[in-house]
Amino acid sequence: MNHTYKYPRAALTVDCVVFGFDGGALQILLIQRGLKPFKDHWALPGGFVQMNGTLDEAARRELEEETGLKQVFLEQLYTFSGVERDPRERVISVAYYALVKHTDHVTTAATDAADARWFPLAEIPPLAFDHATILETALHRLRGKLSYEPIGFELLPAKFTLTQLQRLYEAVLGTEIDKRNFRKKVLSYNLLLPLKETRREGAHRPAQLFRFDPARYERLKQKGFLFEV
Amino acid sequence: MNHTYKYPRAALTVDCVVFGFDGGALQILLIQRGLKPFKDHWALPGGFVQMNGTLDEAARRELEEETGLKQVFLEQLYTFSGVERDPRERVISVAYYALVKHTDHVTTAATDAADARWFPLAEIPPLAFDHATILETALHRLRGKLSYEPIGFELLPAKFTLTQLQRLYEAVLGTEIDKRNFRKKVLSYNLLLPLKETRREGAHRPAQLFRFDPARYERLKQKGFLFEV
DNA sequence: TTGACATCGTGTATTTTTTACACCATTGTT
DNA sequence: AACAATGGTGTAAAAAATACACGATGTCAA
Repeated sequence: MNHTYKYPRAALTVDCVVFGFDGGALQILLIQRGLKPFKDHWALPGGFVQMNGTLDEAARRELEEETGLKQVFLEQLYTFSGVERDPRERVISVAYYALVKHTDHVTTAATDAADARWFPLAEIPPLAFDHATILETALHRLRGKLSYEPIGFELLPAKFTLTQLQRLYEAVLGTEIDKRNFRKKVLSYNLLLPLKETRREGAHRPAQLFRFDPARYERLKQKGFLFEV
Repeated sequence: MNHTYKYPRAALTVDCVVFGFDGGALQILLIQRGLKPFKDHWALPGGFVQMNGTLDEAARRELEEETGLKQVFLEQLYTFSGVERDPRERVISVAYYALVKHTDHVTTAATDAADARWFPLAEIPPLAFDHATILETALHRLRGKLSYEPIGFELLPAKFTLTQLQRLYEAVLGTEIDKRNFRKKVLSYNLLLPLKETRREGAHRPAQLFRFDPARYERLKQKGFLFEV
């Protein structure tokens, strides 16, 4: 059952840069390719787009098929159209980036994602196609976005400590942040609700747990509020 | 000469949101459609993508064909993939936005752009397809970007006064800005070179002309400099 | 039980940045 | 010569960002 058009058409793919955070370093989820081209190379999860549904839906579908991840933060990044980016034929790729609570993936790894693996940012292997460029673009976007929208919480468990949050910012932005100033600032927005729980871990004082209040953020955003760190 | 594929493929278009500035209001360049669907409606310049070349090249080509504009600031915006966005068939559109020195267009209007017209932002007519959404997205991007990258100069003549620049910021951002604070700030970056010319116009003191120094900006950008207004 | 250890949690003084604000200067016109 | 219209400039007050150190609270081992 073939499909015929008057003019040639490029094939369309979606590719996803999936970010995770293990408490220390920013991580990227990669898939080892089983097929040519770039067989056995690591690559971003993604694949050819079916014609039904939007690209967002296609990206979510691919992500679930290849990594088992569902219900993640997902946002379109950029559309890559270099003529030689796929050796087979003309392929245009709409790239997305996703933010994942690191714990979410381990549990679902049993599904179909046997060949999926997290890589710390500093240890990314050579990637298939132009995926290194896509990753770089995504990283740039994440760094920019983290500074003025509260998306960092997407990378943390629902309950987290301020130190965890600070480590995340430090890992993504690649800077050191002063503890007292950081806490003063993020608490000043009143977007973090202190819980009645603490996180006990190791031989030291337990840390207060917080959760992010997305509803309150939406209300503030309407009024032109900016979350800046 | 038809083209046949194993799986169905969406058609690809590029659409351009072209911004201009007439000294008072932000303007958008629209094309009146000569063909169905949406015949006689106003629409963003754009069209179907040939398979040779990148999307950036396709956008530039369409822009020149439909409006006569060449060598403009052009940047990819977002890829729109709503299932019903084109009534004929499945069409995915990669949108771009362009910043144009308003004077550039008038001169070239004689080419092929008889049915192209500038509309002030406040007087945009109903648009074909989902072009209203695309325009809104572009506007949002322009507002964001103007505040932290010096792209406003793309909308002004090469030589401009500080008042012109301020009017531009006010028009795009929709705010009033204090004259002295604005000048202090933009001059503090040393990115505006005062010329030995003034702009004489009307019965009042002539204004100093400046030009933007893109080379210096590139150097500063390397060092992590941020242009904020 | 007590002391060592490791992280948690907090406040203030200084510097920098942002904001608010008003008048003289220069040109063309009458 | 006076007027009309926009150009160009500085300072004081408020707000935000930065730098910085130590007691608190838990676990664990001796």
